Amino acid sequence: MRFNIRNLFERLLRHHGPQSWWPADDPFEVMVGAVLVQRTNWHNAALGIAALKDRNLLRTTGLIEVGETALQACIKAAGFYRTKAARLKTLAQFVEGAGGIEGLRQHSTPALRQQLLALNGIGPETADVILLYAFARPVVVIDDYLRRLWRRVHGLDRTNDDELRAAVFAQLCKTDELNELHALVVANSKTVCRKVPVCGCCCLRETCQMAAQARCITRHGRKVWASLEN
DNA sequence: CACCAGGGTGGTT
DNA sequence: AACCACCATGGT
Repeated sequence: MRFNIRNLFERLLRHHGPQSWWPADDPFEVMVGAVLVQRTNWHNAALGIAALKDRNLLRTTGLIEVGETALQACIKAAGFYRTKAARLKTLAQFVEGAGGIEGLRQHSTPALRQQLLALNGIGPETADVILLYAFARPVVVIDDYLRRLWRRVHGLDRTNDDELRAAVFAQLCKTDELNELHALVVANSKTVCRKVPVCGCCCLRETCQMAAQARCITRHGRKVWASLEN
């Protein structure tokens, strides 16, 4: 049976259960969290969120008015604190200037995505996370885990991000499904699956025990995972 | 101790 | 277009 993203989604959901993402009280908090969690585990990002809340800085004007150094100290636990402090200020300025969350909500998904990508520190993944979890738009979030998963079940192929996005969206296009999918892919990346029978598509880590079920081969001088079909 | 964690940017080949 | 160094903390 050919690999099927919906089938994978159902397996992941059955194994890990609903993830209830995004852990935030409001859309702006999602945006801030999306920046703080860049190349950082959620625990440390959450320390930054909590510190911002303690100082009542988790709002646009708060982030705009606070001193750069004070902001850096506040989010230090999240790592990359100098970079992220600047990014949060950029983000807060943008949201404030756009009429707040309600103002942003008026834009179409492509228009909003374009504006987010124009900001320093917001790349494709962060923009899509914001669109999906802060604005509930049906967007496919593509991260390294999903790319790795795709490679594992398909072997080496030329699928780029746009093609991967289209392939996923063809089978999962509801906001609730895409919300759950990304959360499950991330949750799965942290778990070396030992319980699920050979599913061939539940595990992402190269160290996963289940990886033994896939054939590791070499193509074009690179180690890749052969297709698992059959 | 090394390695990882829910990326993005700017510069170089 | 593909690589690279860099940003930097806290947990295992």
